[in-house]
Amino acid sequence: MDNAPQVGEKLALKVDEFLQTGRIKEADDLQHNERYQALKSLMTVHGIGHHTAKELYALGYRSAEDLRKSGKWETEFKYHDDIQLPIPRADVESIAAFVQLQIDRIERGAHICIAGGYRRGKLQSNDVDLLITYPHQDGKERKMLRRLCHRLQAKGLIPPDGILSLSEPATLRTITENKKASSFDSLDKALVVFRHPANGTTRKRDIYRRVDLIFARWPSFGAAVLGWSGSTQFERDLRKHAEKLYVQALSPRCCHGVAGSRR
DNA sequence: CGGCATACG
DNA sequence: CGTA
DNA sequence: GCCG
Repeated sequence: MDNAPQVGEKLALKVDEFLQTGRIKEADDLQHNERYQALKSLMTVHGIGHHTAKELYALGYRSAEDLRKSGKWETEFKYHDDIQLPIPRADVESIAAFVQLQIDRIERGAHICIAGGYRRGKLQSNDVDLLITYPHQDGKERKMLRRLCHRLQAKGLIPPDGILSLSEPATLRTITENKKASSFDSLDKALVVFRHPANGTTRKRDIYRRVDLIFARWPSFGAAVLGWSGSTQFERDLRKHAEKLYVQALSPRCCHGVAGSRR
């Protein structure tokens, strides 16, 4: 029997191994690898990716704790421990409700979709991805991101240093400012630290959570939800597939009758 | 043997 | 380069 | 590592 697409000889052997033993030794070995564990720990710090992690490892750092002890990266550790805590689904929903309430106080009628790992069914999430739109009211989402962030800060739901990044309102930018005129991200997004208030019973204290706030125009909302729900690999596959269809559509035999074409 | 997803700060 |  |  032929291998499935993308599965060559080497991967087929791994599949066999898994079916035989229920494990994959190379993967297990990696999990126990000292350097791998160190890099993984270092990368839990916001702002440290694989590149910086490797540099820090070369300098002798073996964990996020090593970095904390060094005294540098002080701001990054302010919320670090809280942010590592997995978020139960009920808490994700609670956070979404808090945000919904505050949006309503600015401009009613918004619809929120909880995307990310939550939407993929994960029982616990690393962060909360909230896709927000105004159904059938294209344009009403404009300028909402900054207003929401400012309001959440004023209410103490985002600490003063809790806005990690805030994209320019995509809807207000012109395509000439972008390298690629035809494809630019139409989403306004803010990556924030959210202070999730304790409810007195299940949570004893306020916990800081990573929340992504993304506003989309209504016409793009479906695509936005899809884009923020997929795993990294799914997004790659989706885009690779789209590119393939696009190139194929441009081929001479296929592109007759397309608007703008001449024959 | 080149390319591997893409956009933004 | 890091983040999503 | 896999594809074209």
